[in-house]
Amino acid sequence: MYDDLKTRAIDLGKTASASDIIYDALRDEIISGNLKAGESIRQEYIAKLFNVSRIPVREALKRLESQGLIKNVRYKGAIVSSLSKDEITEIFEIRLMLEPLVIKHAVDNMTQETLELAQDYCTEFSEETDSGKWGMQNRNFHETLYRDSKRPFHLKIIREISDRIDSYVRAQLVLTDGMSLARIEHNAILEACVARDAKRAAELTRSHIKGAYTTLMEIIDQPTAKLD
Amino acid sequence: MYDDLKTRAIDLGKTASASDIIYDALRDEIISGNLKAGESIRQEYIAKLFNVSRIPVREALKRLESQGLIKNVRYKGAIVSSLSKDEITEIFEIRLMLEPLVIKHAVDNMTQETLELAQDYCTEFSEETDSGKWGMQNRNFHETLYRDSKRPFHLKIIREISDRIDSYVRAQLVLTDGMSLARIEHNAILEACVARDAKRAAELTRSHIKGAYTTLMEIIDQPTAKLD
DNA sequence: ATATTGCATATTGGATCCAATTTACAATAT
DNA sequence: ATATTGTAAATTGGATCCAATATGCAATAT
Repeated sequence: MYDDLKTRAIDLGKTASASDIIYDALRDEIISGNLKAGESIRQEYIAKLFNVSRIPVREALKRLESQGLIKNVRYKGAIVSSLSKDEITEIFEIRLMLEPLVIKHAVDNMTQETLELAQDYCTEFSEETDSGKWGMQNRNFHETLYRDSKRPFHLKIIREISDRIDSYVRAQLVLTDGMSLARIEHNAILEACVARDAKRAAELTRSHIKGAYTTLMEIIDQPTAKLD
Repeated sequence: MYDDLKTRAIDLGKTASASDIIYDALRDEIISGNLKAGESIRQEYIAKLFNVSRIPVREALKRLESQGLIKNVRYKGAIVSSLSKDEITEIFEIRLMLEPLVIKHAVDNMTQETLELAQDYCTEFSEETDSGKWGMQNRNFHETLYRDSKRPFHLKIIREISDRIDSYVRAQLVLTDGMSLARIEHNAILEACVARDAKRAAELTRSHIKGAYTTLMEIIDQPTAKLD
């Protein structure tokens, strides 16, 4: 526990404020599943890790709370949030509305640079064998494809609700397969983008998300699921 | 400036933390337009108003920043955010997707109590003559209609982006008419809810939002607009 | 053995204090 | 009169310290 944090806690360069750096680090820990739902984050502990006082830690926690990733509880610390089945469904409902639309707009403005970056992330994802790293590479890939959409509010929403899903999935489940399907789908989406076929990219994104939802629900529903 | 804040700064009951109370108060000031885009909120000033140290003020500001309502700038204070025309369009794009859907679900679960509350807000809105209070009553009305939707993520998103719009509209514009139309539309939406006609409520909500967007854009586009 | 009580400890929310640096403004030079 | 420079004030980010209270555990009573 906290292993990744310990390695990250070294830098603290002056480019960003301490609370921003701590926010990023804690967010990564949560959405990567290293900090699981129900776990308690102690201010003092994080402060010591980063060699700072509790003040910037608290500000980072306030931000995470405002995003819904944790809930600050007095005397108990910051408790990592979980999700109910209904909430998962609701989030996918929103993603299905927003993401196909966003990629459609993005394709219309997509630069060569973005395409190349997406290709890199796509390849990385395909070649990765460590399942613990799939989540982040998946995020990198999709966020890259979306970034030229010129829809900052859409992107903020997508980022925040995807964080919640990732936190849930990475913490509760051990994804062992389904990745080969994701690879195929990613390649198809990327191809549609390269071909500037916005409508097709949107449609593929829709079915990609739908598939992810279906798979997730099947795993959760199984009594013998790989749940914690 | 800050007048409402001064009157609010009295209580500080122990039910909520100071930072939560200050968050609510500052949010109200911003979305009511009392604090306008570009204005600077000084930590020390707010702290003195509420008779607290700057610590809870800073936590409230962090939360507002995470919501996008302000931007904390060192040595300059918290600067109230503005919106570009594109951003306004984007926000209405999202509202048009989410709000009709939400009211549709809400109607299916709407309690008698909610209907009565909505009726009260609707009446209040209709009878209000102080244009400065229209914004809040409008929000109360719509949020009440949405609250039985069992879609907490939708509601959070709607609340946050509506805050941005309200902040912009209330700060930049003086709405003098168009309210009579809003009254009629509100009544129609409420009637559809009472009649449990979810589809109609959704459709009316859609055109209500569309109308608001069109009106807003017309005002902004006018060279002689009531812009600041 | 189990339940209860009391105290030490842990933990967070907030207050006060310090450091860094920008901003404002007056004094000075041109 | 205008531009430049230097210094004091303002302002935020962060550190340290204090208050309140919940929690954990040991001692005690039943």
